[in-house]
Amino acid sequence: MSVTQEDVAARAGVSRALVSLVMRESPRVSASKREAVLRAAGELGYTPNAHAAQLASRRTMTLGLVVMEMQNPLMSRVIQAAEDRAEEAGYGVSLAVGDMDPAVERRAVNRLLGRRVDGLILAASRLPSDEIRDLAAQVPVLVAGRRVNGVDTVAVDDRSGARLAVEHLINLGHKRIAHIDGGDGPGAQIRQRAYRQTLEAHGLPAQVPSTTGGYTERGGIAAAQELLEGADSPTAIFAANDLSALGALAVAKDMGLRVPADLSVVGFDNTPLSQLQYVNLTSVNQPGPDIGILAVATLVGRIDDPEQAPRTRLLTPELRVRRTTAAPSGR
Amino acid sequence: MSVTQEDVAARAGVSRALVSLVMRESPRVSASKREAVLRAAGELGYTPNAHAAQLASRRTMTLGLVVMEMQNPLMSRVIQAAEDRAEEAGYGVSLAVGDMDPAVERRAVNRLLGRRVDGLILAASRLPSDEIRDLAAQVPVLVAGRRVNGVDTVAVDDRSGARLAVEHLINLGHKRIAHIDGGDGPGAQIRQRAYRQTLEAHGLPAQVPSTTGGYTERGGIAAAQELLEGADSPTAIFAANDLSALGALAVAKDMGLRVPADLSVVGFDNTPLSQLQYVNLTSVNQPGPDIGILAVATLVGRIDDPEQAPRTRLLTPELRVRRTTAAPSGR
DNA sequence: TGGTCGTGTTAGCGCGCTCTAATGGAACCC
DNA sequence: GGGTTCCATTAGAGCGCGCTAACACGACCA
Repeated sequence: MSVTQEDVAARAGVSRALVSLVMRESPRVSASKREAVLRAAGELGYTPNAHAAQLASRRTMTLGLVVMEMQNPLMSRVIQAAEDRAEEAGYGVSLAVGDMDPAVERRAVNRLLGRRVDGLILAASRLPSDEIRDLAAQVPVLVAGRRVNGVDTVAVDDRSGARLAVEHLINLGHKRIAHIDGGDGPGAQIRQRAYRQTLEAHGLPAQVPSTTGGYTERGGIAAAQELLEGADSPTAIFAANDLSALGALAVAKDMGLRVPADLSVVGFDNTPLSQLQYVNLTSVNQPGPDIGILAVATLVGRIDDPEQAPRTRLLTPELRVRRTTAAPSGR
Repeated sequence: MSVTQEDVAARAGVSRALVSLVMRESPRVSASKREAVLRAAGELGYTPNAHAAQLASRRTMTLGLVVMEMQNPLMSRVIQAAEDRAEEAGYGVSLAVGDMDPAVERRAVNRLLGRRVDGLILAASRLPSDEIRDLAAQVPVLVAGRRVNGVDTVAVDDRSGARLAVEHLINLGHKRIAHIDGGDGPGAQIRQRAYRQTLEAHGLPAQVPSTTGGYTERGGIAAAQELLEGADSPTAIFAANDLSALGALAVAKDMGLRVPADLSVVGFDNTPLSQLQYVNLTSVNQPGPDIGILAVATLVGRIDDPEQAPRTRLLTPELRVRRTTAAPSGR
């Protein structure tokens, strides 16, 4: 059925070991033999068996990447960048989806361990920190989008991102700035805390609806309704992410509020969504590609030198000002 | 380093073969021994080596899924559904990204072949048909979103989808219905042809701008500008996909046209984008989950019985009417 | 001519597992 | 009690490959 190195060797008239050397691009094979082997391999349609290779070499040259969902456009940019960077380093990437559920994530991780990946990237993991540390004892692990002590980490500085957003609104002259909370989503608590601290530092009141945005459009709508239908409604909203910001935009549109004249809105993540002309949402940029690149680079570094001390790398976000923010009209 | 069945067997006081039986959930193992083995495995932190298993069994119980991009929300729904369905059937899914480029796709396929996947799903593949047929001779292959003779295929009936969209606009009373073309994107030509035929059947004129939408927002903007800035501009636009429809919405918004009062817009794919409250775009639904489910089911069927004749399955799309379409105001 | 070196090639072990065939008992029957 | 059946358990071969150590052979030097 399957063509093996044995078959290729027979056809090329050499030993099996030589075929193995050619496949691994060893420099100490004569040009003539190399060519003969490659021709034979081509004629037979030989495809190296990666499983046999792993078994013999104990390496797979692949990294496992566990993400919570692929729908998330930020995540897909991380994935893309990680794959590109991994390929440069000679690694492949094995993707697994955690589906926001620790049990599913655990299964995904186990599948990857079964495949003996050389390293593991956990992006926005929902697993308990202890479990992640245990895992890191078995295999090189990198956590992205979250901080876990004792394990390599790459994350965005949510605190300074939130501060950027709020200060932008303050500088425009807004006094009543509300926040749509992200619930227990990754980074949501930090974003809310930074929002409160920044307002406090400027002597302004915080306003957070009881309804949580939960990083969803539906949540954003509910929260925005609570905010905008009350008296003394805010002139600006800082949403914990773009999706809930879009919920706020939808509510404003339905209520006949003009954006940005009557209401300013800032999102978080700078997803492709916010970049659509039709949306044009001011948003805090999550440098997705940078996260992916740095994650792979750091993990490969650990694979090469497992003894080094754990590193934490924080990326600084930037604000992308678009057309949903402006100075408040005198209401 | 790595814990093996040998180690587990030693600790549990049984033979290695019995450990193997327990791991494969064989029914003919006594409850007591099973428990002893599982306990020993747990204590040692044993993780089965999938590579060794493949080598010995010659099966991987995984399907390879090659997609062109993950950004595409339709694709991610296909992926999600495929994974779920595969899991039900006892298979895992190995994902690879083709990046719209045949060379990249070819490498992705070869990686999957190296991993000896039991079957291959090519979604929106860019490979030549001949090459796909060659591939199908080596391994069970299913093509999604495109038709290839002699190979199992799952696709959406673009023709009837486009007809649905256009007839919806005609029934609302529109006479000047334009189309934003999808260029060489998958299904774009069929959609445009069906658009023309449907209008013709109703004795109405077709109007397609020279600027192609190319399935992008930018393209949709350019095409819509060409359409709406001219005299005798359309009262309705049928865009080849949601993204270019959003481009049209952006132009309408900038020009101060009210949607749907002044302009109706229909998209294609029913992506999450169109479902946002803020967008609320009437769109033709691509049953992404159904595609994924049917693809896996058909492929598993072929794996189980490789001799069966190739099947082609066409899925019928439906129109999701939202708030971007209405009867034309008497302009 | 004999020895040393370097280069290209090969023999063969073992990676961790599955699976077939064989083994050892317990249970049962006459 | 000897034979038969049946079942849980085990021995052992082999999956395709990487890699170490050994090998052949010509070039080179003394």
